[in-house]
Amino acid sequence: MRENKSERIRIKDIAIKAGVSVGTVDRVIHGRSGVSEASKKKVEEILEQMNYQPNMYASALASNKKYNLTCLLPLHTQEDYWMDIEAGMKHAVSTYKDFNIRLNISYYDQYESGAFAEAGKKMIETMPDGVIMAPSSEEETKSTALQLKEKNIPFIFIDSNIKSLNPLSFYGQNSHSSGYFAARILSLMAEHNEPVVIFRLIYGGKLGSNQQRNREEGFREYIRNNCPGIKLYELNFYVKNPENNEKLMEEFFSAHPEVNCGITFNSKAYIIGEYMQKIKRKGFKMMGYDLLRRNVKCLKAGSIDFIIAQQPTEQGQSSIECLFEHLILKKEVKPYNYMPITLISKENIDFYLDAHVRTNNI
Amino acid sequence: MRENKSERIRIKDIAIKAGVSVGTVDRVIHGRSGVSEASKKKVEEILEQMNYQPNMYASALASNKKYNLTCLLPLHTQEDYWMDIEAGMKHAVSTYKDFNIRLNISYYDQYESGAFAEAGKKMIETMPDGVIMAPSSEEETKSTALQLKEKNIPFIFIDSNIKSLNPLSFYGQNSHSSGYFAARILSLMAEHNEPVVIFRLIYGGKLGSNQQRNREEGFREYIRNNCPGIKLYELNFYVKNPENNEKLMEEFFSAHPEVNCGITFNSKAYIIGEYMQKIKRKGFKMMGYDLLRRNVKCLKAGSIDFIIAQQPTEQGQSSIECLFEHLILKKEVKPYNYMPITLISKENIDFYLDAHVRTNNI
DNA sequence: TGTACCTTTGTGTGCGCACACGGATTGATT
DNA sequence: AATCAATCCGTGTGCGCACACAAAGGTACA
Repeated sequence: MRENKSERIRIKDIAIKAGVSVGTVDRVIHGRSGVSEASKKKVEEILEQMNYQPNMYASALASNKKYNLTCLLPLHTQEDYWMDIEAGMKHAVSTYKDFNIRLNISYYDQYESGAFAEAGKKMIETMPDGVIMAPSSEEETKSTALQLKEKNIPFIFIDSNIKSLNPLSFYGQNSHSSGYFAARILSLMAEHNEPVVIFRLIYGGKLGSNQQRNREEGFREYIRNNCPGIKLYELNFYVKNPENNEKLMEEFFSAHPEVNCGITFNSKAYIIGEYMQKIKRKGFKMMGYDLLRRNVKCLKAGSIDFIIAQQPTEQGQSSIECLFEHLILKKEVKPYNYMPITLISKENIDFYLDAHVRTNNI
Repeated sequence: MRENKSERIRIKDIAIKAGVSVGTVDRVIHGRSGVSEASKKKVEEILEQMNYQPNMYASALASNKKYNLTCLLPLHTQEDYWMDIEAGMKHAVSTYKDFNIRLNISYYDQYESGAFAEAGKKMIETMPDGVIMAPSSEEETKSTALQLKEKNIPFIFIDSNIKSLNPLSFYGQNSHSSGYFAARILSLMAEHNEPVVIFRLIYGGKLGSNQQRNREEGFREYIRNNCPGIKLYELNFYVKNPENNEKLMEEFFSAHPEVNCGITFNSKAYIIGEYMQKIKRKGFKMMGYDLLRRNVKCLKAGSIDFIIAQQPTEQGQSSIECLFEHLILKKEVKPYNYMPITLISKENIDFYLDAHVRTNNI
C-alpha cells in the first residue's frame, strides 16, 4: 500500500479507516443509493472526523462533466458598462477552462415589454446548469425566476436585485447607499450650500431604471439629513428624444444661471460634460456614474469632477466564480455581494482602468 | 482509440498529429533532453499550430510537486494592516490547497538595522520556491534580493517597491499618486483655503517610511499646483515617545487655533481622531490612511472624515496568486500591480469591511 | 435444494498528465 | 563479428477521483 505523503486525506484513507472500499465511500459522498445504513453511518463519521476535503481538480478530471452557463443581459450596443461585465465573465470562464465550463450570453430589449420573459423562456429551453441575469422589473422577471426555481437551476442577479425572487446570490451595488455617499461628496463641492441640479433620464414617463431611483432617494436622504439648505433642481432628459438634450440644458441654465453644480444617477454624465466643453463653460461641478469611455474622457478633460464606479468587471467575474463554487466546488455562497462604492477622479482613475490587462510602468 | 469529446487538445492529440509518442511530446514540453532535433521541431510546430494548453490540474495531480512559499513581513503585534495582508495570503493559499502549496511567514523588526538581512538569510536557507517580501530600505534589502536572484528564487515586493532590485512583481499602491489624490479631497474640505496641518511620524530623526514621504510629496505637489494659497503646517510625532503626542497636539493647537483641517500619511490617524473625541472638539476635518480598527472607529464616530485604503487583503491574495501563476501555471505575470486608491468615509465603509467574509443583509 | 431477485460491496478503468524504465537504433571500438 | 555506449523513443504506472460492472451475500418462494 502506497502511503500518503501529502497531508491531504483521500477517499482511500477514508475507506481504510472505515473498513470499506473506496466505492462505498464514493457512494456515501455522492449520496448515491446502495449503501447499508451501518456503512453509511460509519463512513459519514470518519468523513466528519477526518474533515475530508475532496480534491476538486481530480474530481473534475474524472467526471468530465460539462457545464453550460447562461447569461441574460439587456441589449447594448457598445455600451461600455455591460461590455465590462461580459469581459469579466469571459475572463473568469477562461480561467476555469479545464472544468469544461461554457458560457452563453443572450440579450433582451429592456425597453420592450415582454422581451425579458421571452428571452428567459428560450434560455430555459436550453437547460443550462446555471444562470446569471440582469433583471428587468419584478413583474417581467418573475415568471422566468419561477421556472428556474422549478427546474432547480440556480440563478444569480447581477447589477440590480429583486430579493423577493430569491436568487442564489446577488452581485451589484447598494444603490441607495451609493447615492447617499455621492451626496456627501457633492456637498463638499457645493460650497456655501449652493444649489444643485439633478439630471435625470426618463423613459415612458418614468425614471429609466430602479438604480436611478434608488440612488436619487439615497442622495436626497443625505441632503435632507445633513444639508437641507441645498436647493435641488431637476432637469429631465428623455431617452426617446436625445436630440432635445442641448435645448433643455440651454433653457435650464438661462433660467437658473446661479446653478453651478450637478449630478446624474444614470451613466450618461457625459451628456452634461460634453455640453459644458462645447459651450466652453468651465468650473461647473459635475458628478456621475460609471466609467464609460465618454465619461472618462470628460473626467480627464475636467468637465466631470467625480464618477462613482461599480466595478462591472468584478461583478461579471465574481458572478461566474459564484456559480463555479456552487456547482462544482459545492461550496456555500454568499447571498449578497455588494460591490464597493468607489470614488473616481482625474487623480486616481489610472488605477481603475483595465486593471486586468494593464502592464504599465507608472 | 478513444476519441476526444471535449475540444481541449491533449498531449495525446499532439503526439498522434506529430507521429510520435506522448513521451516525446512530454519531453519537448518540459524541455527535457533526449529528443532528436527533427522530432523536437515537429512537435513544437504542432504544439504551436494547435495552440496546446496543458491541463494544469491534471499536471499538478500527476507531478505531486510541493511548493514552499515564504513571506517576510515587518514585526507587527495586532497591527491590522499587516494582519489583513496575511489574511489575504492565507485565503489564497487555501484556495490552492490541492496544488500542495505551503506558506511560511516570518518577521523582521523594521526598526532594527540589520534585522531584515538576517531574516532574509534564514529564509533563503530553507530554499523556498517563491518569496513575498515587504522590503525595508534599499540598502537593507539589497543583499537578500541578490541572493534570491542568484538562486533563481522569484520574489515579489509588497506594500512598497524598490524597482532597482528588480522583483518578479510588485503589489501595492502608488504612494505619490495616492497623496496627490488625498490633496484633491482635502482641498475640497478646506473651504476658503484654510490652513492644513500635516501630522507626521518620525523615527530616528527621519520619516518612518518611504510611503509616508512619497505620499507627502504627492500631496504637496497637488497643493502647489492647484491651491497654493493653502498654508501647510507640520506636527511631528515620535515613534519612540508616543506618550508625548497629546502634549504636542495641545501645544500646536493653542499656538494655531485657526487650524481646523489635518492629514496624516501614516496609518495612525486615530491618534488625532481619538484626541479630538477626548477633548470633545467637533468639526476638525481629518484625513488618514488604512482601515485599522481604531481608524474605522474614529471614522464612524465622525472624528476622521476620510480614509484612503490600499486593499491589504487584496494585496496579500494577489501576490500569492501571482506566485502561483508564475510557478505552477508558468504564465507571464505583470511586473507592476498598483492597487486602486480608494476613498472611504462613514457612508461607504460598510462595503469595504471584510468583503471576504461578509454575509450581511443590508 | 435450487432459482430468481434484490441489496450491498468491491474492483477495474480512465480522466490528462509526469516520470521512470526499458527497448530500439546507431556508431564506434575491439 | 561482437561489444559497448550513447542517443532516441515508446510504454507503463500512478496522481485522486467517478462510475460502470461484477461479485457476494441475503431473502423469498417454489
